[in-house]
Amino acid sequence: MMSEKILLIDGHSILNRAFYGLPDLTNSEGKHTGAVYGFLNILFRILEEEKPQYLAVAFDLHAPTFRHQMYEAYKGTRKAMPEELREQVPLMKEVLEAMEIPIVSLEGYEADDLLGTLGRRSEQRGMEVTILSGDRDLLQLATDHVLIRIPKTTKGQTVIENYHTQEVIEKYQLRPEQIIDLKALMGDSSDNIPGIPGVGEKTATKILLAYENVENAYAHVEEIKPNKAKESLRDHYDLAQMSKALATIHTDSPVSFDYDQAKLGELYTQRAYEMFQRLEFKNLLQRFACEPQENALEKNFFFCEDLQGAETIFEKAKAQEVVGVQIFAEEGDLLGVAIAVSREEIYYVEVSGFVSGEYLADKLAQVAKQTQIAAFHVKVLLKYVNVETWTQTFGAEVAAYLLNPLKTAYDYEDIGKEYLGQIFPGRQEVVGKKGDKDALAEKPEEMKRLGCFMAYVALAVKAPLEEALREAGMERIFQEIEMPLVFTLNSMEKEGIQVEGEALRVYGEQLQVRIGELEKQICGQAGEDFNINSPKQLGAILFEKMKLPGGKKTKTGYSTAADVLDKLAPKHPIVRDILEYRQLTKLKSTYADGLAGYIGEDGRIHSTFHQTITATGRISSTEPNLQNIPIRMELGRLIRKVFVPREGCIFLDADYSQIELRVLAHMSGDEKLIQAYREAQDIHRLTASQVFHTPFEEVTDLQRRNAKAVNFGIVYGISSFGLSQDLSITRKEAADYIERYFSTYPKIKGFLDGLVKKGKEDGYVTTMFGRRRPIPELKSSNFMQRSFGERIAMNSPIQGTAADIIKIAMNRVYSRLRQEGLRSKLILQVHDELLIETWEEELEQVSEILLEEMRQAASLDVALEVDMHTGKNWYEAK
DNA sequence: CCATTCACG
DNA sequence: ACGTACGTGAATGGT
Repeated sequence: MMSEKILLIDGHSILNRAFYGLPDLTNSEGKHTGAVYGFLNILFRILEEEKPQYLAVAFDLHAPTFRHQMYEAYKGTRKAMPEELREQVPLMKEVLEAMEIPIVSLEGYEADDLLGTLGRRSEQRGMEVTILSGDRDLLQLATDHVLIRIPKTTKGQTVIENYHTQEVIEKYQLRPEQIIDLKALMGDSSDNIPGIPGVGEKTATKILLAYENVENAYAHVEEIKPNKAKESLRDHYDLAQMSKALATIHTDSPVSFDYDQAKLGELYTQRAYEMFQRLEFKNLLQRFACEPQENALEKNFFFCEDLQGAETIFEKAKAQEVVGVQIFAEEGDLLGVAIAVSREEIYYVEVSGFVSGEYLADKLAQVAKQTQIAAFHVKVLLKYVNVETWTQTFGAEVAAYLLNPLKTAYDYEDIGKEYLGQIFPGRQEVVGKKGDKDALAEKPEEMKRLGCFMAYVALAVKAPLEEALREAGMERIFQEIEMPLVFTLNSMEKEGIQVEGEALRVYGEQLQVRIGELEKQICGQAGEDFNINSPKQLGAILFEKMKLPGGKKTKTGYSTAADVLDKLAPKHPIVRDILEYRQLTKLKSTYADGLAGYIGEDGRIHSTFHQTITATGRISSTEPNLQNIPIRMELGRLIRKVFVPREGCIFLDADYSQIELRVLAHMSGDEKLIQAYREAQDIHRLTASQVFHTPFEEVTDLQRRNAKAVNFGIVYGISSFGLSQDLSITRKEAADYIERYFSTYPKIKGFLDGLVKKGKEDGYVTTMFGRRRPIPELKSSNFMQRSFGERIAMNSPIQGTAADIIKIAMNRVYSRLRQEGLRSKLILQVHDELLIETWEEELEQVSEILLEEMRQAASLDVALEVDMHTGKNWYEAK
């Protein structure tokens, strides 16, 4: 008969591993659950692999152990646990209890000792033992019948290392019990076990290979090489002995253990089911027999790999009004397509034989001519499938973003759960972080199934999302702004912008010359070489070694941010050099070197524009970010010269003049500010003249600068503290400016207060076009959080309305360029600026279109003024 | 993986 | 009294 098996788990260690190795989760009550979830996932996985008859989990208690009495500093082992993890410990125990899994703890002993003891006892009873822990200390327990399993997470994949005696020897060249001696010599910082100085893993292993253990090594201490180790062991033998005692796991702890209780029973109890529901462990719920199985839907999944079948499927699709689609693709190649023809018929067509990627793309394009395609990521779909117009698509991700722009991701399973009330398998859980190609190669069946789920949800979620948009009054913003924008952005990404790589390289080299000089100068003045890029090291040099004034400012130490250094500049010439060094290294790493890495084979940079990232409705840009190319400093601004139009083209650049302030004027309805805009060519000067009761011509530069700062402050959600910081004035003076501003433009204050009030009542604020921004911070009992919420309430409608306006302009410009048969292309948007690569012969017509569509994108009580320039590079076009 | 810093609107 | 201006993304260092 096969011997029985027991699984022993190191509770804290596995919980820790799950906490740090996996993204944290919170359920809708805000409870942190990620570590518990990770623990359970590992538990179920091991149970399936090992099929043990017995199971127990060991936990440390808070009480001090014999190790504490032995060694004063032995306390770091339970070092500061983050609150998010700490609160999951009792939760974990509760879950284990609900699953009727025994928890073993014993005052005065660590979990290690209990695992060692139970492991040895079980082995003596003739059992096979598996110990699961994240802690390599446990390796000392390995025998031919005691298996130590250590899970490791790399890139979201959990791989488990297995150690019987033999594997320990292979990995460490040492027998399991020698692991204790290894720790005694080299120490273990994570367990606060001191090692002997100057001996690391390499030396320790060498010593043990020669002398077996610490005691014997000491007996032959004079023979030990290298010299350093010899002396160290001679001088610190007592330390090594103590460390050995600390590292030794007890296998004879007086712990009582009832094997009958540990017998693996029905884990899936009613109580466990209720807990999993409360914790929202959707994937785990499916392990319970009582849970309705998703197979109900899966029986409608059909996998197809032949041409005949594919033809039929696409014909069926064409007969529908709308189908759900999910593609799998990578680097321009379509690998497979899932199509939900209806909720009862979901197909996955894979590339194989006569069914090529091109075929699928072509068929989908034909479908899109008559059938609307609902998909999660429409812009990605457009990279592979030519869809003529936005009316033929429904973007679930974009819809979900409008309904709640605060989420960090819009995964199909989350949207499915939220709008269908059903649980779907998450991609991350099924295949991890792999790309489509790898995932399909490694887990084809799971991926096909996943594709079908995604296509199904894309289709099924359309009606509830549309209903929610209607209720929220965001139907039009979805139909008329966001969905067309998907196509506009796709075109911009596809087009890209030409960048002169060689010029960029030369620019970088010039920077490097000066950076080298500055490095020398800075380290010379500091009197030692150090890493200037390290705020920690820099802080130590400036504020400790050189004793420059400046207190702590950040959580971690001294602040060395530019505004701090600016104030320090007069005190010592090194500060100037550091500031210059910072500026130049930034330009070199982020822009010169950074951008060069993105130049494609076509000589162009194709950034990605994100439509579902910002809380306010703005677009963002990544890989690379083309919305933060330097302009404020001349040296940085020069980078723009490497952005050039293609042969035969010229850049046409237009930006809105103070669009946010104009939006404020309009939305507040303040006649005085509106009037100011109707008259003014210099709004900041006019504001200064009105706020400070000074004739327009006599406004001083200082007054103008202050007025400009107040204008900015208003848009950001004014506070006297913020303004005082910005202008380096007292709070009182700042408060005075603000008050003068509000009495000059009386309706502004009422408008801003109204926004805050509305935000508090409704839980969200809206733009002119109905875009919403929820503000949960307004409900906070924390003053700082709540104040933040109030500023958001004042800023978001303004920033968001400006974002709406330029989006409208972009769509109109894009569609007019196409309609009028022009070859010129919109290629960049930078929040209030549009850049068009214009064919020279089209310049006049395109200029007119750009100007007209930007100005008329919205009709406000103040004009939308646009500045427009041309140039043979981006530098000149501004 | 988080904090810091800095580039833009 | 509390202690920040609003919205982003990339590079770097260090735990």
